[in-house]
Amino acid sequence: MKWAPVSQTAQLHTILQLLMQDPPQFSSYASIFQLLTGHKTRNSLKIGQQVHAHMVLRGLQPNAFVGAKMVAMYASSGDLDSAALTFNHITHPSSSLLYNSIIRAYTVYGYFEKTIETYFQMHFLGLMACNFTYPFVLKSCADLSRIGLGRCIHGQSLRTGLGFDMYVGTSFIDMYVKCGELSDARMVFDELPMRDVSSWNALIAGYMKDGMIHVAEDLFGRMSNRNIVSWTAMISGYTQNGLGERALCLFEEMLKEGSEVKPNWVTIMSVLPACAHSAALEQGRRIHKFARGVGLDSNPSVQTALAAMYAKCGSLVDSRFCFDRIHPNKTGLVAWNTMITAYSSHGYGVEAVTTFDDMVRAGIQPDAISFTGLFSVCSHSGLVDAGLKYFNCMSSVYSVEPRYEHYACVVDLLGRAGRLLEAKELIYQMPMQAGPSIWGALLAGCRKYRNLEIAEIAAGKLFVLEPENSGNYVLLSNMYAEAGMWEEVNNLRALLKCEGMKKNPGSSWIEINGKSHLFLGGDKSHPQSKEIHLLLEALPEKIKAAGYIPDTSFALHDVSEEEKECNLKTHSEKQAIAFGLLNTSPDTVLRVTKNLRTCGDCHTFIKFISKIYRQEIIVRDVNRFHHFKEGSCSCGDYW
DNA sequence: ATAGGGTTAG
Repeated sequence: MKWAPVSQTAQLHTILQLLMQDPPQFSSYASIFQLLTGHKTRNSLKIGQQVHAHMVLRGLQPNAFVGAKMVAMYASSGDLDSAALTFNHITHPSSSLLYNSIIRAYTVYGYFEKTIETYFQMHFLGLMACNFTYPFVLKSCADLSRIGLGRCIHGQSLRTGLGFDMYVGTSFIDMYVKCGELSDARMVFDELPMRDVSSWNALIAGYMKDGMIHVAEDLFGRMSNRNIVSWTAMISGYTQNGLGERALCLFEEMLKEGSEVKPNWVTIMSVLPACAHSAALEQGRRIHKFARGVGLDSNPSVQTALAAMYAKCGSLVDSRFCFDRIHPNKTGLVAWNTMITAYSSHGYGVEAVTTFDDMVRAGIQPDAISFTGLFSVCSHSGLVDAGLKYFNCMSSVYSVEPRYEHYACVVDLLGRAGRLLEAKELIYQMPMQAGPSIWGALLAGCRKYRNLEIAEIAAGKLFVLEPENSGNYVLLSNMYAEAGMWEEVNNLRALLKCEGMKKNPGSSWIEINGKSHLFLGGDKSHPQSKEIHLLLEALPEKIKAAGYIPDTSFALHDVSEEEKECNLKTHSEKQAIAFGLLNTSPDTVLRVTKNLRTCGDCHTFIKFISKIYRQEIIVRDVNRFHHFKEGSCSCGDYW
């Protein structure tokens, strides 16, 4: 238990004695509630309740002033219900102070509708809002996206002059930013007579949110006083805009700046996704170490973010370790979802399902994201019946209505299992329009099971929905070729030659000794390119002896078999792995990231490599992890 | 009092 500072405890005793006096003084009660409001001791609520009871015993009805202090006391001690009850019992609530304290309480607890409702009530009674009212009302407007009401209040506050108050003005900046009205935010900022760090911070966050990095950087550069929020806003702005490298750089720079700014848990959470996106495990570990050093690793949110980071960097073991360190009572929905998603993206179906069940047993209600992770892993690890079982009862048992993404996963699940008719039926039955992801999943299933009839339906939809995506034409064309339908192949080839077709170039990167190396498909610009390609020339022959057969069906059927094999050899993930083999010892785990889905040939190829070189290889493709070890892959060839 | 916030498939 934490002890209050001596002076405060002394004050408390003095006032408690005053309370015994006759006649009773309202101001004494008010003072004691005020003192308790500042106290963060565990028994402040108990003392408050006793003082309250003391008033009741003496037949004292709190007036608006004492009521305001009582409301604040209850709210700060975690008892919003008593705060609201107290407020509602005040017979003549004609005091802005009283309204301010309940408005503050509702906002702090996230009851934004109640805040606004109470503000209207206050307005109706003719009570004036003041500089302590607006920040909470505006935060509520921001959170509920009630921009119309916000503008109305803005106009009002400008007439009374309160709109030029620094706190109120900053709240308006924040509100406009959160509602996506950046130019209005800028206008408020420019017209504020006094600004403080928060005003700048709010505007920086706004520019970052709109992707206007340079403006944010310019503001940040021009600030005379930066606090930890300013740095954190920049760092999280970078990660949100996919600039992980810059986020990490700025984080390091901030640490060099000295002890002026102290990173807190929000800072750690803002920088961690930067490691996840670039698959920079070592950097992630460094930040984890740092967090441990400053005692931030016991924060449940940080632990959750760490678990997510490790999962995205490919280390499930570390991910689970961080998850297990979260206090059971503090393991919330997001933490469980993170762990389910972690197993899901690594293809660990049974573990994901177990985690889902553990979550339910722990009394946490799953949400839409829990089910997305669950269905995704069921589909990728072949747990068809389990997936369907959960899908069929998600609404009735867990009261989560299936969303578009759930249908997408289940269509994929059925498609991968070869249950193409059911998949097609589900698409026709679903209550919303199917888009490219759903028809694409069906088409992929058709290709795997060579169902040309349904493939033509799916492809037909895709040609309309995303005519510029060359992948769909290639897929159907390869299916026609396999069936020997050359006329159809030629028709599609003609379409493919059209302008505006998107060809997403493949790229992979590998991190070795903390340095990341990038490879593009067919590219030969890397300094070690010669050795890499020599190795890639030799490898197929070497592993063919072990049973490898190049699968050229992943190339377009318009070149000779030899040429196809040659194209396959230079796929970017093969280059990255060759580079890894050349520069590491066999006990190093090779960690490769790829921007697209890994092709079937590369997948087989890597399995053989992992066996012959006895080296563990972890490949993260655009949305999935493959753990290659001893000639097999964690995905069980089902991805 | 105002600013910074972790989890989503293909």
